[in-house]
Amino acid sequence: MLQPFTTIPFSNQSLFNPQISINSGQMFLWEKFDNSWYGVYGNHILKFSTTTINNGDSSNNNNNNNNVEFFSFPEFKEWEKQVFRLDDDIEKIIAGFSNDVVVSEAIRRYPGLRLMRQEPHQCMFSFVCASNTNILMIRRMLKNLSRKFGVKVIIDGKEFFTFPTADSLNKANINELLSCGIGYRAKAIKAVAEGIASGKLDIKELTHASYNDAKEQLLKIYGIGNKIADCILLFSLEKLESFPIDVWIARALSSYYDWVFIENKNRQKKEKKKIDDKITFGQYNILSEAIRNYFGKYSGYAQQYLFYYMRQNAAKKW
DNA sequence: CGCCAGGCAACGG
DNA sequence: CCGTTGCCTGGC
Repeated sequence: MLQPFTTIPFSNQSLFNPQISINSGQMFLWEKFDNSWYGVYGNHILKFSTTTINNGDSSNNNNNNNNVEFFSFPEFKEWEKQVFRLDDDIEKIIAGFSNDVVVSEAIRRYPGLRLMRQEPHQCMFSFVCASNTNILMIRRMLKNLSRKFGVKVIIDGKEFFTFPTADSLNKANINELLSCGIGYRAKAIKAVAEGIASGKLDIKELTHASYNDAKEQLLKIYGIGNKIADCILLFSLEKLESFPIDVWIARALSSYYDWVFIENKNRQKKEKKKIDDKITFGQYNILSEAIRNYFGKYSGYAQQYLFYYMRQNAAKKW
């Protein structure tokens, strides 16, 4: 049985709201049952539950304190610090965005949203599945892969699967991969698995490397382009300055940060690109550098708030 | 049926 | 450099 390792009061919700953080869209293998969330982190199953503690005064329903308890299997002590990046100085980071009205509004609307750290190999495989599809499909692909190549774990009577190891995916045959509904992404899964096996994708090296150096290595892998590389860098390789630009963020830039299109070179963006125009590799690099210069070393946090803001505004359901 | 969804690689100007 | 095209898959 899972034992709680940590219980924290939910009163500092404005700086840390686990549920809204999970809901940010990057956490593909998290599910909610009743008041508990369960998530796959490599070979660990993580869980947190919100509980209401009644102070005894039953006449006053408002006189309750909410707590959140964290569990894990196998034991992963204080995983919440690792996964929710609780060691980041969130107040300082937020303060750094105080001059930006859009991000400030997102922070005001969605207090407690945290950038989440993902298990690096899982993160790589997850995002190479993310090309030209939607979140529901990504979830399905990853669940299928886990069901086929992971290890079954029963927790609270519910069935979970650990995330496949790089080795198991490296050894998988192509038809097994295709049976998971990943389509042409199978080739990219293979390329990442081989990269890990060969040492070309070494987590320690990539984590230690600079943003530019690590990105250069990632871009060599078939199936990893600008956007996917930036996601991997931000969510699992400690590159907080990474600012992944997907179609949602591109819309945000087009709507609120128009100047990034102009700032550069002799880019006569008079007729600013239509909102849904795809961004070329070169344009991505230019936009990326301009916006990272603007938001600074915690650009990834700004991206996270912007992404959530755009998706909420669009009332996307995932 | 066609179109779309959190990109990418391959190829021709 | 840029723009275009095809791509697995499932939902609408």
